[in-house]
Amino acid sequence: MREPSTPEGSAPRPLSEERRRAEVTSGLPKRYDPACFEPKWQSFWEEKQLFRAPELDGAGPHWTIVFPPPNVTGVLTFGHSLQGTTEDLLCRWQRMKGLPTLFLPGLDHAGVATQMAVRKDLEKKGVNVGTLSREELHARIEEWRHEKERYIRRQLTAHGLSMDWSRYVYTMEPRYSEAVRTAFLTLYREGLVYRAERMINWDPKLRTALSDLEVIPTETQGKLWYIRYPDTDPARAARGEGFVVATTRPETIFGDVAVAVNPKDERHGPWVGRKVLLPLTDRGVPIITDEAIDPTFGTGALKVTPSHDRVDHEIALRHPELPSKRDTIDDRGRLEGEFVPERFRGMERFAARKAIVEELRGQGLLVKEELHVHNVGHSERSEVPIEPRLSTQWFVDTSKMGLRALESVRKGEVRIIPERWLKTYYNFMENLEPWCISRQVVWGHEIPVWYCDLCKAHDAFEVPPKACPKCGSEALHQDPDVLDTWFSSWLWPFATLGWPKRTGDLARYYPVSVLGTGSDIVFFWVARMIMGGLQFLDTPPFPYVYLTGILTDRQGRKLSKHLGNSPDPIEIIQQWGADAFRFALLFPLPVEDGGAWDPQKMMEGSRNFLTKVWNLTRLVEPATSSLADSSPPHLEEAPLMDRWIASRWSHTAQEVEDRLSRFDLTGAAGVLHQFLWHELADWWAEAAKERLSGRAGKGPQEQAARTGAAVLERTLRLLHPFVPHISEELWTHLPHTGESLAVAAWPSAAELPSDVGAEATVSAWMEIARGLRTLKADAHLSPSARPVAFARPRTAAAAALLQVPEVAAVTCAVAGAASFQFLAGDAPPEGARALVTPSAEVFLVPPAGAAGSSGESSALRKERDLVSDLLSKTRARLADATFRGKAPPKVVQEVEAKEKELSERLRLLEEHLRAPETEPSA
RNA sequence: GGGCCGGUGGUCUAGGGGUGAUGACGGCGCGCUUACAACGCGCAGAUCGGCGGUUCGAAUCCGCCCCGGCCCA
Repeated sequence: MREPSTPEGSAPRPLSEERRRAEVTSGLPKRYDPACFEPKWQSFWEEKQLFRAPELDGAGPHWTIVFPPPNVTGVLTFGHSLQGTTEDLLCRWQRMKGLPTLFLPGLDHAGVATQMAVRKDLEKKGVNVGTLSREELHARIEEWRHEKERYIRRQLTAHGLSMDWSRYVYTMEPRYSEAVRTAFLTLYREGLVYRAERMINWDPKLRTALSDLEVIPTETQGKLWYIRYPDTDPARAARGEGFVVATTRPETIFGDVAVAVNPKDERHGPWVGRKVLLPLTDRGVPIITDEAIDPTFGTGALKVTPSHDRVDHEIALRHPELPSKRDTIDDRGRLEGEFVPERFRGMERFAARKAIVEELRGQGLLVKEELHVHNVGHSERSEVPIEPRLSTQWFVDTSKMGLRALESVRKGEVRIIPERWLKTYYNFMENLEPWCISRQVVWGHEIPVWYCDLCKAHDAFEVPPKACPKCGSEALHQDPDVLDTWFSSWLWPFATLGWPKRTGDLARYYPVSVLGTGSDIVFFWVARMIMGGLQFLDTPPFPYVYLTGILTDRQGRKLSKHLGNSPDPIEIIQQWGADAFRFALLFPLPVEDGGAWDPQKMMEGSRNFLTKVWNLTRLVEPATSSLADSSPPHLEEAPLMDRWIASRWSHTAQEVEDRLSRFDLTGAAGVLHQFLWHELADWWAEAAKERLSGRAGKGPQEQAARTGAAVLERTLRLLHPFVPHISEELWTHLPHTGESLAVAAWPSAAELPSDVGAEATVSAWMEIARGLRTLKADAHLSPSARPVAFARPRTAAAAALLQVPEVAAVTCAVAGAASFQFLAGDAPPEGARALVTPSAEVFLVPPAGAAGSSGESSALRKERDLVSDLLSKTRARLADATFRGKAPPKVVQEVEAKEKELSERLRLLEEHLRAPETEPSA
């Protein structure tokens, strides 16, 4: 295991000269230690520029993935690791298949979030942020950016991601800003970007507008206050008459313009049309009706506050007689304005809430107060409760673009994987709201709009105008706001390739081949990119969206920097190696709680697998040193096991290819894991060991070496996209051609022959070998005991084994027996324990006097009970006339064959149970 | 309020009409057998959330219910 080294995360450590020499002379080190070669290969790939996408002109075959740009706010999390790994896998796979491949890295300036982070950082350092000018703040953010950028790049490299750093893009660099400006201007000229006063989400702490997506509904324990709005008639009011309204936000009361009830609500019928007094004021408000009112909530009456609630605003718009605006809360969240009584002005909203409730209580207007849990929108950035507010902002009209993006997915031009996200996508796109894109912060792309101070006209410009085109005045000022970060992100698939310029890269590498990202940003990013690609290039930006899961911690919370529950990937990589980390991400291993990430458990599993790969290579490698390449031997004449493993490899290669094509990355990893460990290592290697060692002679050794090299070298090629470093390292120790596995050819299943006969024969043999192992354990023999073994074939495949010369030796090796022989019709030897498998009867004679070798064969008895049970079930089925009548003939035949096999097997089992060999032998 | 997803051995998971339910981890037993104890071999452990239906046949399809989780209001 690697020592966790420098806390900051070490840069790739060069291999010591001593170690390098040692490796060359003595083959592979005994221990799998990723620290010894991962950094070496990362530098090698970088030096040779193997991941630099070729510069090609014109459209043509290509494979492009743009990495979802991490935010410059901090360092990468496991979520980025997962994305990077899946995308790198796809890129390495396609690169090996020979496509011009571009894996493009980048960085997002992340507007509001970054400004927040830098502010916090500066405050911690004692800088008075308030005194900094816009330019000074920009400079500070740039410093921050450079620092984070360097670390993020190191993190990505440490994963072994095959990115083309020569094409790195940062969203605030000039050419990207130009793309943002162009997008804004284009939409502005088409009237798709407009300025309007709307109800928006206001963050009173950051004092900026936010889009709907940046508002996080949070379940909050609040209260519901029942407030009596007194009758306008003072006499009645004095008697306590009035109309009771329930509200969660009493502090907005001064902004009320009406009280609304549902028109169908009979309880309130008599009140409709009358006026009540607004508490704590001398103003009256009418009681109106509106369909939107839920009669079951509170008293069934809602106070209408058009400036501070979305629903209320809409109600007010439906009732033209009411004012649709009455601001009583300012941009800092304080009560202000002519409608607020003097004594409350300047109060912060929650303090005001308290004060108002107290005063209502004092005046006897507070009828009751109950606890109430509800969802309150909180700012994703500052986490304070959002204040809905009427404000003039810039919006994107998404109605037409949204429809087009919806159609594109409906038509299958863009496929979403896994498909279940389709419905979520549809649901969202069918209910699109205008997208608020202006932010009242300083960090971000400036809005290219200028206002004339003289004639008040405004317009958008490509370059800053000298004078107002309308009145000629030179007194102009630019819009002080900046654009929502996502307004630059949605251009990512093409702005990174040079758009709006018509670059060679844009022609060649657009559209992106597959967009991989976490399912949490389907709406933020994916939906908008589809809109953007269609709007600006008339082409969907990608044919596939591959959504990865979201990693969670033990409490089921999303891993994030923010919660501090996401370890730095570099720490994991230092401890376990990049390959083990990558494999763990792709091959979900058991964990404690639901979907939770337990590093120890997951990493151990994948590290153990890689150790297996390592040691298997150590077994095969020595015998292969004289081979010039990994071309397969003449397999037609090869030993059974060699033909079998070649055939299994071929199926594995096909399966991996199929699964990768379907984006079943986990499945592909599983298939490789299964093949390498449980076929190649457990069976082939165990059987071929003797030959590989040379003890069986030169010819057999070379044969085994050729097969081993051919299969293992090709398996490493299949493995490379998953675990690039170890595969590259081991590959160089085996016969191979080419300088790097990263650019070696992806193998096709046809490279090794499939052999149905060999597979059937080996399956039968495996049953025999397993049966002998079971018998050996059943007889309480120690693994080092060497009993004598026999088998009597029951099937053609098992009988074919009689013809295989090496089968006896191989069976002995695998089952740990002294000798192995087939019995034709002969009686089983005296004192033998027996078991009946579907393919053969197997017998084991314990060595004389072996400890614990006596005793009943519980295995035989258990097998008998099981088979007898199955047989009666099978017979019951066959006895059922409806089954025979209605089931397809093929199924009936299968069941009949099964009945035959089971009854024969049962007969044999019982025969052996009666036989004397199960008696304690002397 | 609307929408989506899931519930399979102790844990995590595969399988999405054909009857011995996959695998891994953990557990138990035996072993350091010259690739690998970061390992090998064997064993135990699940009426596939509940109820009802369709079918010759249901973990798999349909309906209702219960329990988790996610998203949008």
